[in-house]
Amino acid sequence: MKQDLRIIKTQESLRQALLTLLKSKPLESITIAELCRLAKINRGTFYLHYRDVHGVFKHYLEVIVEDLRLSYEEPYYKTNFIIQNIEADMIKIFHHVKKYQDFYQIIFDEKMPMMYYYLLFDTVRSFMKESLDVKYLEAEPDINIDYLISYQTNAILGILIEWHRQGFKTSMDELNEQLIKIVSINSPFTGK
Amino acid sequence: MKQDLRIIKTQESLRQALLTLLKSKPLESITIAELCRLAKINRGTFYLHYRDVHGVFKHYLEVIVEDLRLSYEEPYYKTNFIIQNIEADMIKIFHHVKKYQDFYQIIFDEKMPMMYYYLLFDTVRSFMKESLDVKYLEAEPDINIDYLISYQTNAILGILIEWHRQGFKTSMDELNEQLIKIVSINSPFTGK
DNA sequence: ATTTTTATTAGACAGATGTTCAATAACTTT
DNA sequence: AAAGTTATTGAACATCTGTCTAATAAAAAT
Repeated sequence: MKQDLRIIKTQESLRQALLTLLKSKPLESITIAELCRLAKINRGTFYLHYRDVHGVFKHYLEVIVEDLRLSYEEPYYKTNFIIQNIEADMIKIFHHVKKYQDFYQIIFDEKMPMMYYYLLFDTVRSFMKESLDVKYLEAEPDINIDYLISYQTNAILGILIEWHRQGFKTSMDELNEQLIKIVSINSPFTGK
Repeated sequence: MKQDLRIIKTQESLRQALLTLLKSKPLESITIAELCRLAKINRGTFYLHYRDVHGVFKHYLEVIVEDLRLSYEEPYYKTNFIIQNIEADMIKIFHHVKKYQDFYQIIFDEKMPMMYYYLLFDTVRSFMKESLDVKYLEAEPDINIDYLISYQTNAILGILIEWHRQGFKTSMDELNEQLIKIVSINSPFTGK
């Protein structure tokens, strides 16, 4: 059986209406009623598809995060110097956030629910898991991989938080330079 | 002039009512109307003090975070091995989160706004700044301290996120052990 | 103790929320 | 093209939101 065209039409109308409204007002001030009026969708119909306005917005982030995942799966020349590999990986994340800057501006806002942050977190975390699994399992047998990966993942997101707080004004080249320096200080805690 | 007693009474009633309601239902489902009915406060009065239910809840986190700040300012014996110093610092954070586990369970929830996370982030970040400022400024002159500190701060919060996701079931001793191992792998990226 | 200041109140308002219902329109299947 | 299925609609409901009045009560200042 086919996917009902009415469902597709309804959801697309709502998404389009949200995009339009986002150009003139912040997400938090957009009501379900307003969205439905603009999309010419009955308000009762809205609840058959989404629970709240965030439900509609989340769809965009899923598309955006899927784009990040695809870019990450692009092969690149792996060197023997692992630090250069992670540079290539992280550059992709920075490039991605810059590309969708308008969305990440919203996502990192104080009023946004943690769910968006966690969606990004889980995506980056899966990259981290892929690239780090092997090395450490042998080096440190008693280490809990989950804590290690969450630690490393969130460290990278810490740079994105800082980037957001500075209004994304730091250039990507500068950002990469900083990342290389930060990770090359070995552990931030061993004190050199 | 004195602080008006009526204001104190109103705000305390609302906070007490919130605590009571939190025992039986999640924060997101608590309405302003319900809170005011229980606190025996006119709904119009509510808006003279807070914008929404989060405004009332935020007061608790501020008290809790203040407790963290105080515990951090307790002096401890500083060794020459910096890794042992950070162990002592981080142990305090873990202990603090465990102490207020019920609140942090809420704060890390998907539906909670980022503001609570940022409040914790800024607090831990100020600790990081104090303990790291000196060492790195000389070692790496071109490094942007803001990015470095946000990176390190969020790495620690990554452990808390993982702890939360596992329902805080990991013991504090185990958590500390893991932290020591993670930071002793030098940089996660240098590949050993 | 009296005056002055100000926080709280009740009531009302338009609009939003979340849910339910039977009727209808739009789509899929045969 | 007709029959069967299901998404959408409009209407109604109680409740919540945010804001605003004028009246009142409670506090601070004199």
